Amino acid sequence: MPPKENKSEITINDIAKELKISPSTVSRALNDNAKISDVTKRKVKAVAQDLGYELNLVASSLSKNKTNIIGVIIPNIGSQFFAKALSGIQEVARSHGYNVIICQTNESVQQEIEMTRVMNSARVDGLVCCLTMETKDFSHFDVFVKKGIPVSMFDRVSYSVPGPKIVVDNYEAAYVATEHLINLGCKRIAHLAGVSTSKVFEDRAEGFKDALTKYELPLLSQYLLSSDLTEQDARDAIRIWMNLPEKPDGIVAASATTGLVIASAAKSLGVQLPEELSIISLGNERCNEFVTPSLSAIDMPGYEMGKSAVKQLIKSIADGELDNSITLKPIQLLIRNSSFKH
Amino acid sequence: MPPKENKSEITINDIAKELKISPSTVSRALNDNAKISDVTKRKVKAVAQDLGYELNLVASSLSKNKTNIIGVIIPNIGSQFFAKALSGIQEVARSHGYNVIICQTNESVQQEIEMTRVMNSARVDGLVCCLTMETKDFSHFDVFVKKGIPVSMFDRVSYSVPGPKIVVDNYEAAYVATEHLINLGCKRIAHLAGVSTSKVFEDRAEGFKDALTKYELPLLSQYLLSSDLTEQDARDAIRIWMNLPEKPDGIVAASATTGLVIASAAKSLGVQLPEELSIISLGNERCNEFVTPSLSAIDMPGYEMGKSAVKQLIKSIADGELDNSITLKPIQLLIRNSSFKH
DNA sequence: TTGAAAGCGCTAACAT
DNA sequence: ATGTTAGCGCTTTCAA
Repeated sequence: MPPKENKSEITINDIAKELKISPSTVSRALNDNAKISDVTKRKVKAVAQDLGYELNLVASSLSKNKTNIIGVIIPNIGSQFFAKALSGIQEVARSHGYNVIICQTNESVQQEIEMTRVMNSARVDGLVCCLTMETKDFSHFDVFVKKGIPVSMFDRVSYSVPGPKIVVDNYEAAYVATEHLINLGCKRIAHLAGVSTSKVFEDRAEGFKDALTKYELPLLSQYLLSSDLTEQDARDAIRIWMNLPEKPDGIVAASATTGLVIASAAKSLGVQLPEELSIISLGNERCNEFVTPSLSAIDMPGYEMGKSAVKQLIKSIADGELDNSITLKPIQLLIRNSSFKH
Repeated sequence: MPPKENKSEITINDIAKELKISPSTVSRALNDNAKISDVTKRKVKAVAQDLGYELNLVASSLSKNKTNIIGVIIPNIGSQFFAKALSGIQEVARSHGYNVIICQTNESVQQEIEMTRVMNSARVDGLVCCLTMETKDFSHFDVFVKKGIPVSMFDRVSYSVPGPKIVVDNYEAAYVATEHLINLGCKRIAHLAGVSTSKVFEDRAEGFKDALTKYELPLLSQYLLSSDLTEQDARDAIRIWMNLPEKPDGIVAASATTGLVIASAAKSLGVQLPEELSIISLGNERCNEFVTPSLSAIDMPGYEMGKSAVKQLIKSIADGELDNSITLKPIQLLIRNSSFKH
């Protein structure tokens, strides 16, 4: 047997022995319990420091039945929107003394279910979640609801699961984007929509359509394409549109990525941007500023949404009260060079 | 008092009672212990399922003195490189049954120290870490070393902390990039370097210089600028260079972001890319494909580095052996339109 | 203000 | 193959 493991983990018992007091006093002293004398506290803390004692959160969690861990389930970390959200979540959580366990679902419902199980096993104090695009059944959250563990959802949410919701108005986002193109003089506006099983993309499509109607522009079926929003889908869409006898003069892309790909592909096809075609994306990425022409977009505040989601969650945990509030985060129209006065 | 908290947390004792067997048998059955009869196992699992039992990882961790949690400390989640690394880390960890606790330092050493304390308190089984750009003292890792908790570092590493290292050859990256520009016919190549306190950027600067020397090009001091690599630094650099009587005809940017900003700023200044100026970045972002001209780059495999970092870590945890291996991940020269045959 | 003792839920010798 | 017992390190009544 290889000689490893030095059992030198310092516990409150070690401190207690050192000071010839009881472990409970040590525990109380370290937790700044009101009824422990200042002298004792000082002594205990001094020895703790000396010995290099560090609280064993596992034992503490078990004893208190509270882990101070927040579980985060998001589709994927790679997307800029989610990375920002995660960043916000992490910051707020930490500043409140919570640790963050993260899992990504890669848009797989199966994974999502598995992850809730893990989070349950880990006995997280609360859950921050952004659903996959295809989550239709929400029974995997029942466990938390039943146990009174708050679940905070952002962006892709389900109102049938209790808990705080942080969202943007996707209908408005699309409406505003479309209106912007209309005001610019676009007459034939196309939309590459996401799968309609997702409320987010459904809302966006609705906003798009309603804006056209409002401004009495025809809604031509060939201008409304629906897809999974992969890069290939975007390339296919622009090719289809540019082969039409009546080419669109404006495009509202349902996601940041598709907007980027559409713009890039259109340029390859020799389309003059923005003179012949205006483009705006629903969702902003840093990239949008760097491409030529720079891409107009509706900014969805990922960082802020993440922060709010945990804030509400932590409040729920602290209050022990059910919070079903819906927080609407403001979106922002970022006008850049890809949307042009015709 | 509001009536909350239904104490309905199912434990192995509940299962034991239900079946009139001992809790230890239940525990063993659930863990597929070899010496438990199949009948018992089946019964136990059935009841567990029925009752909606889910292992309490906290209790299990305390008892086993193993949390199955891997701590991750990275500078910031927002960067594409780290987001990818984190994604890889998370995937591999999960596939081995590990959970991941993440913390970001925002390049603050103080934060980094604080985070190691948190990770220690959480009793993580291992640590994956990418140092801040300014970490010069590494004593905050001593605690893990002493306890035999493996620490795996990637990208920005310290060889004075034991444990596996996953790195790229930054010297080579810069050398190859510079060589590429030289082969293209560039004669006056500039480099915007990062702070030399960071080994990564120091190596890159060295690679740049050595390539020039090797090809007998002069190393002019005004072509070698050093900075914190903020976007403003990049803008300043290009302005300075373009005001020189002898403007550079090639630029090696020390980071993906600075490359992007330099290219964009150069265009604004009316510089013809790549005819008058070739640009290549050390570090690739998705953006690079979308900008015009598309930006050549040396790709640093973030995803792969993250994956390897945990793989090695998990191996260390399992073997209980000190692993001081250094894994060099291959970089890749991505030639795009910003580097041009002069 | 402090101590004694029980317990959080699970695992792991050590019996049998 | 299964039960008994002790214990992981901490918190928290209850006593004193």
